[in-house]
Amino acid sequence: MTPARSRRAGTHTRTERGIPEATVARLPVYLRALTALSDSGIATASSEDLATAAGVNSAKLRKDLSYLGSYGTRGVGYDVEYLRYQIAREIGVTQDWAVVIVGIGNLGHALANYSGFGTRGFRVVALLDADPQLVGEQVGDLVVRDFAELDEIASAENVAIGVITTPAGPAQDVCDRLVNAGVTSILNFAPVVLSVPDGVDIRKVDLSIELQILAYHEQRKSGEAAVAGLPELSELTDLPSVGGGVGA
Amino acid sequence: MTPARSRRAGTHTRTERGIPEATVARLPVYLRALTALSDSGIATASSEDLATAAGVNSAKLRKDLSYLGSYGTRGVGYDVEYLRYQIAREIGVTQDWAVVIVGIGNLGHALANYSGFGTRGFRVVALLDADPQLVGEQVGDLVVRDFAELDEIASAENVAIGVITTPAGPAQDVCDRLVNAGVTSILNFAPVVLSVPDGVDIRKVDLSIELQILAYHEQRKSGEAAVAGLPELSELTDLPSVGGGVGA
DNA sequence: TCGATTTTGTTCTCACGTTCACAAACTCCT
DNA sequence: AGGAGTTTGTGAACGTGAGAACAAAATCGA
Repeated sequence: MTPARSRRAGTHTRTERGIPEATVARLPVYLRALTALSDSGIATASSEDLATAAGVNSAKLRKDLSYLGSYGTRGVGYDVEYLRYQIAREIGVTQDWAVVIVGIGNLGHALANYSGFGTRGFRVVALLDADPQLVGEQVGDLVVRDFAELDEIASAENVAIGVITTPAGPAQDVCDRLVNAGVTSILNFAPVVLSVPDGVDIRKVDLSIELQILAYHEQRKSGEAAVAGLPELSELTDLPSVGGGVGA
Repeated sequence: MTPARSRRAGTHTRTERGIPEATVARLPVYLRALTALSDSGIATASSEDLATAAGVNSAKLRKDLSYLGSYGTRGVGYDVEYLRYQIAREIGVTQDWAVVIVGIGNLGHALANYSGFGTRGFRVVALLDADPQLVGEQVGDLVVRDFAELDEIASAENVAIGVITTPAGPAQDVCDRLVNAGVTSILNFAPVVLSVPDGVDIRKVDLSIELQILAYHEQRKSGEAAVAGLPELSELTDLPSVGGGVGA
């Protein structure tokens, strides 16, 4: 009896195709944990084992997995290989996704050399930059190509995912052109808020924001002593002189 | 953190010094938006303007700001400079935070050269690596130093924040040593779940996970046609043969 | 076969986060 | 001065997520 098929017999609105976003964000973590267990030669794991490996609590893990189906065995646990495949399939990494990276500066170089891509369902098909000085440079086993070639590359390789590693300035323009070329998922490393049409997913990775969040908590750990004695507002303490107009 | 705190006060508990985590994560975005407005010479902005610039809706922005205090003027809006300072102070970026980067590979190089550090309250005081071949290399205006020097650097420079850009393997060990050296906030780029003692904050940036989240949504956009016809489970369709033991 | 044991899948409850909607507070114009 | 127009700050409703707890389902031993 393959448990993978019949999902229709739910008791209460199984929400056939609706996995909570918070759960989706954790599935890759579970996938990684399962891969690690598999590499260690472990064939079966309980929700407790998995949860520990993934850094969550077991109740949450079980609930997350229950959205995918009933892949465990009560009294036993989860078969590592089987569950790994199911999660990989649900996420979509059993197929290969073509990825382009735009902006081959320091970060673009680093990502281009990142080995984690190929091994997990993603294939970098092009490195693009608008700077003629960079075009032609060999990075890893790819050559940097001109950003103007985006359209042909995108349609030839069926590129769905684009990574933006340009500075903030050109990011929105790059984004627009990616969308125009048919890219419908964007991972943005540039420190700007990009706007995209409906149907395009965007995720943001921002070093500066992460550090500031840490700083906030760090400041509170440093005790309120320092915080209490920081009144050096200079001219800013004055009430705002309302005057200037507001741009759109 | 401290699990037993008196949370059972009033109906809604003002929580004098407790800004919701979701709000904290957005404050840096507002800060950036305000800086952009300021650079454009705009002196006053409404919640609507700010919300647009930050990519959120205005009600959320107003509620977020209300946790900091009452810094706006009804009928007018917010004074850009004034609010910018208040948010910067609340986050803690009016002071300088010393940062060490551990693991000077591709990504470490990229971060070391990232200009966004200095401009926003963070100062990279050391680049560390355990590889003797890297030690001594000049990166930006710093020289890579031996990871063994961590303790003296940390105490000399009062380092509170560490960035881990090593491979997955050594990451936990590096993390332990950072904590041991007095670092209480860690930004982890290595693809592993790090465990830290109470009182240490950790945030994770994971390219692979972000891509997988995008892939999940991409797969669903591609229509269920492709999904319906993917039954190539090979040997995995067999019921799991329960047998192997489970490691801790 | 039957009971003891293990572990999943799910229900229930509470906390957190988002959005709506509106009174309060301010400016501007007559 | 007073009314019209703006925009903030916040109370209330709603939705999502987390965790505790437990019934259901499986294995194992006698």
